[in-house]
Amino acid sequence: MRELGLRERQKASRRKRILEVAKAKFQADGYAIVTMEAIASEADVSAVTVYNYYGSKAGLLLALVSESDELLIAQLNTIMDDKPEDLVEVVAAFGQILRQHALSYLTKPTWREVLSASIQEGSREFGRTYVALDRVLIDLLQSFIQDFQARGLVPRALDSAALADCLFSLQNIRFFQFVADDDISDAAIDETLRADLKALNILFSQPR
Amino acid sequence: MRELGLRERQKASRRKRILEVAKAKFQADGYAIVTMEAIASEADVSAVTVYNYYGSKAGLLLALVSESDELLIAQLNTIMDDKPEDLVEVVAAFGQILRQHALSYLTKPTWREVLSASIQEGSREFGRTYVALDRVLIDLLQSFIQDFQARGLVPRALDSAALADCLFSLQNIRFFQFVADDDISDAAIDETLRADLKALNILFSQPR
DNA sequence: ATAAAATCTTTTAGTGAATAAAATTTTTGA
DNA sequence: TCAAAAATTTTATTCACTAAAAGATTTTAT
Repeated sequence: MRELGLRERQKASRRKRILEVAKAKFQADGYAIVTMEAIASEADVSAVTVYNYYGSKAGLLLALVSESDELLIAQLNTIMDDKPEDLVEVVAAFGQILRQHALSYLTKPTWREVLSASIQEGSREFGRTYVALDRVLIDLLQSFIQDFQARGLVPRALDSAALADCLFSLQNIRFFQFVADDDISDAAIDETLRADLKALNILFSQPR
Repeated sequence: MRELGLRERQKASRRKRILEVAKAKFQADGYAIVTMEAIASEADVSAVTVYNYYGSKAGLLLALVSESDELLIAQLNTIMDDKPEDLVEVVAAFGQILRQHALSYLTKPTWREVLSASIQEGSREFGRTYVALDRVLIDLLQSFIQDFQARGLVPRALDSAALADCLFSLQNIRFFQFVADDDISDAAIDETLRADLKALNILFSQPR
């Protein structure tokens, strides 16, 4: 059944229209300034309808963030293009692309709203959507690690899933810190992440 | 000048009274249920005064969290009592004590409010207070690492500050995940954290 | 001791997110 | 075309939070 009924088409178009209006208004006036009422009226629906579609103001943000995902994945994939030999470089590049991509889409204050909501919502809709986003990134990082394993640059005995999860998490908390502080630079976080990996390297490379 | 003026004493007593009321009511009825108005009236002040003292509803929570800090530090210090020889065990124990202590004080949904606010507030008062709390814990972990270095169990070349920051951060994001999901158990997070460290160990213990 | 200044608190008024329930409209399918 | 189903809007409310004006109390200078 490729034919969608009128009702379904209307829903899809409303959903799209609301998101487009939200995106335009957020970018034009800033997240905090824009009211749900303003979005609703410009999208020609009632405010309650916006809530029915996206759950909350932060839900609109998350939908916008999800939108930009394919582009991000494409960018991340370029990391492996020139066959890097150091996994540390891969993690650092991963973080850097994530941060740049993030800021090209939303400001730090707005990202704080997203992250804040993702925690507050916990395992509900929003939280799960956000977790799913992370999942994709972790899987990608795992594929990079497996590539390193195939090239014999990293032990095969290693649990690539666990490592991907761990390295992504480490990168992620540095991203949190990056977003939490308006004054902290991309370069500072890059250094911190490298310092993390260096410290771990020295810790674990001692003779057993 | 040990003598405080009347005004200062009044402020201190109001501040204390408000926090006591908030604590009692949060524990009795749950954070979400309790309104700022209810706290204010039971503490015999106006709602605006509560805002003047603690900034926000989450600010009250943070104050409660800070309160319990000395106890937490004391508990964490017991980790080094029996001279552990494996730093992984120290990090694992660190995480476990943190999680248990956290849940003995607030429920997961309430912790989500705290973490959510700590991100949203960024570098403002609340955010900085929360960062300061973390700072104390990181310093403590660093002292543990230095103890390991002194005992020759960990390379002296290692930057203990960087390692403490990194290990705490890793533990912290697992704490975030623990709190974000009502269904996830303490044991599951403990395993994840150990898997993290194991994966890193294998990654970095390869011959150079 | 007292009046003026400084400092808090309360009152008042309002914004905006979020939710619930009732009323209304629109689509669907017979 | 008409009744049922589904979605939207209207209406009403709660609550966190903020700003400004008004009021009260402590402090300070005389």
